[in-house]
Amino acid sequence: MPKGSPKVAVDIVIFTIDEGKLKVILIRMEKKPFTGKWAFPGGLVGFKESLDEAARRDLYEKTGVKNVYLEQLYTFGDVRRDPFSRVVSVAYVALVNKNRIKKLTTTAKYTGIDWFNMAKLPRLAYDHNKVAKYALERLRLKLEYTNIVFSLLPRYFTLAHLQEIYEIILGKKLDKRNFLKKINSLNLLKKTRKLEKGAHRPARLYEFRTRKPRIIEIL
Amino acid sequence: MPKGSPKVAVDIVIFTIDEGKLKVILIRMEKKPFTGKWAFPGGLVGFKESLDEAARRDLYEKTGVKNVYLEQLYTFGDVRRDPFSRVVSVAYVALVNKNRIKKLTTTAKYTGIDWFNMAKLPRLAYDHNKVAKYALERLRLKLEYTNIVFSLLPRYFTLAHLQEIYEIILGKKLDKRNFLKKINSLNLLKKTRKLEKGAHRPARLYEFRTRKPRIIEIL
DNA sequence: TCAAAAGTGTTGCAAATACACCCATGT
DNA sequence: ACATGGGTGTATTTGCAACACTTTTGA
Repeated sequence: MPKGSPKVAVDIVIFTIDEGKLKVILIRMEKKPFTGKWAFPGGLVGFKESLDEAARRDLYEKTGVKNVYLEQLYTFGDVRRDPFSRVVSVAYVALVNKNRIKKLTTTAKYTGIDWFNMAKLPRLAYDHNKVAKYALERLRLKLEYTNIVFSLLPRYFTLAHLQEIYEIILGKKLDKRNFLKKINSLNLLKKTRKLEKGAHRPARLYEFRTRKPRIIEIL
Repeated sequence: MPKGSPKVAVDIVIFTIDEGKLKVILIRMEKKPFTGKWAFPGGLVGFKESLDEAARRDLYEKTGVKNVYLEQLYTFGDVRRDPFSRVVSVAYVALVNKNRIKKLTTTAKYTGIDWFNMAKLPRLAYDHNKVAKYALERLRLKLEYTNIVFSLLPRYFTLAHLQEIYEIILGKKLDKRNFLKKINSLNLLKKTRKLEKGAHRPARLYEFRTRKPRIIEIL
């Protein structure tokens, strides 16, 4: 029977694309029994803030960015997930463009904060490896039927760049022509007149028609 | 900044099919300002029970059934969703076969409990109309790519009955032949030798190969 | 002129849809 | 015999996957 109430926290899986990898932010824990272990950033939810607000606040504190794509993932509530106190954690997924983040900062309770390659995560504190798994699954699914990928891109980008992000996240190669066909059929992009100069033939730059999250109509 | 912690509750949207309608259980609230208003059943999460356990416990208290399909839906955490105290609510969806439920019981705090037609819900307490919307969306989606419909059916059933449930939930008519083709291709059902006697040509009874939830392979 | 990435269409296959008649039974 | 729901197959369309060569530029 209920007695006392669990605490409520948020944890955020902050994805970005960097150096051709899908990366996430982790913080290093100080307190036992997770000393030295890494975990997703997060913290307790304040009495006067909604879950979304708590997540945005924490995201801002750690990365200094606002106006980020943020979505609730799942709520983890096993009794022993935190060995010290009963904490129910509402996990969020955020997508940010790496360029927008100047510096990662953390609070005194933690001894480090850094980007990690999602494909090679260490063993994390709490149940955060499970959180990671859910988050990646969700990201992959949503990539297919929403336009959220815009959050990971600068304003102007080439088709190759866009495709590369899909390939990194989905973990497989895509066919250039089929990819273009799909993207075109969704009507998300606007051709610009700009070109990206490089060592070789210049690539046309595109931008999103709109940079608000939306579900892509399936018909 | 955080001060104090929100309480944690679960709310359960308990779906069933009855009289050709999709129905849910609602309870009538006594305390102000929701006196007389209906809401989904639920309650605070105990210190020593997981979220899933809390949901199952409440489901059992209200309906007397165990071993029910139950799935976490979404966590609602707006500051003012409960005007009296700060409560974060983890919503669940449950699917039950109406026949398994003998009697609905509620605690002293509430003045009623009953089944309501999902298509004609009254204005509910809290943010429960939003919960209802999410739940229906989820149910419709999951129906398409899982076998969870078994939870709503008795052990033996006819194809017409199965199709009817899909039609009720999806809110549209399906083609009998195409429906059969789809169901067959998923290989979920076993023909039995039983027949359902009725006023006319007897219908063959089917059963599920397995009554455990599973994702239907898309390929 | 060569190297490197950009850009561009067609074909085949599989899955989804549309569609209508005969069958078995109880009355 | 007839009324009622049960049971069954084909043709078309549509979306997805496979596949290779030409173009443009900088060095």
